Amino acid sequence: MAEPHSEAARLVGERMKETRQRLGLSQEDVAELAEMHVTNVGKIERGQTNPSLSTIVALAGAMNADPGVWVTGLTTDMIPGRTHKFTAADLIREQKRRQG
Amino acid sequence: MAEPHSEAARLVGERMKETRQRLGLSQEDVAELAEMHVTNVGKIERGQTNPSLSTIVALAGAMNADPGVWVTGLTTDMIPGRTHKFTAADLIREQKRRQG
DNA sequence: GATTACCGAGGTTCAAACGCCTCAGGTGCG
DNA sequence: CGCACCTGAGGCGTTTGAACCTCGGTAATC
Repeated sequence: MAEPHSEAARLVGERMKETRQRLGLSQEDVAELAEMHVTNVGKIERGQTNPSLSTIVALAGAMNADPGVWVTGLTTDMIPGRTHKFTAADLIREQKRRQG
Repeated sequence: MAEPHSEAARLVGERMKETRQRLGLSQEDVAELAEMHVTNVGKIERGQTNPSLSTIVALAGAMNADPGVWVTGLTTDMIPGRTHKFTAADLIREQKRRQG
């Protein structure tokens, strides 16, 4: 079945596939436009890999899209292997309490 | 000197550093919050590496930021090794002309 | 039936991200 | 002065993204 790498990767791939299909292009088309391999495009769309910044930007450029809209709203609970859930807000609140 | 990996990576790192400093946090702080190593945070801020989707999301979550704002506006000419510059718009235009 | 296009899936190989270490430089403070 | 803290920079081992290949399956078309 090939389970996805992470929920974040799955969501990004879903969004990529959506914009690609809206343009009426095949995976091979965007692969050539983005100068990358077809199989990698497929894996990214299925969320089976954890794409790098450059590949995200390359794919966005190939589809005349903004890479930002593909990654907005992604949160840490969508990526695996996270144990503690403190954020900057918690840390700053802690620092303020510490110094009175 | 350690030149940056790409203009895109440099820009993302710059934006990350900006939000981190605005929060008054150190690299070690966000490294612990994002559960990654300090040196990697530094390399990403300097644009010396090509971060993956999961690390971008992890850092954004640590700083209570949206990963989308860090990657908006990035274009393919900010990443190296790109030869042809056709996009989906060019390809679709070509297809329409081909079929009359 | 055969052919073609598109996509999913698995394997191998290579380069690079990441973790982990060290050391140097800068700042501030007792 | 020493002694912290923060950051940049380099090296090295491990992990993994991406390139590259193959094969299977589906749908459409002839």
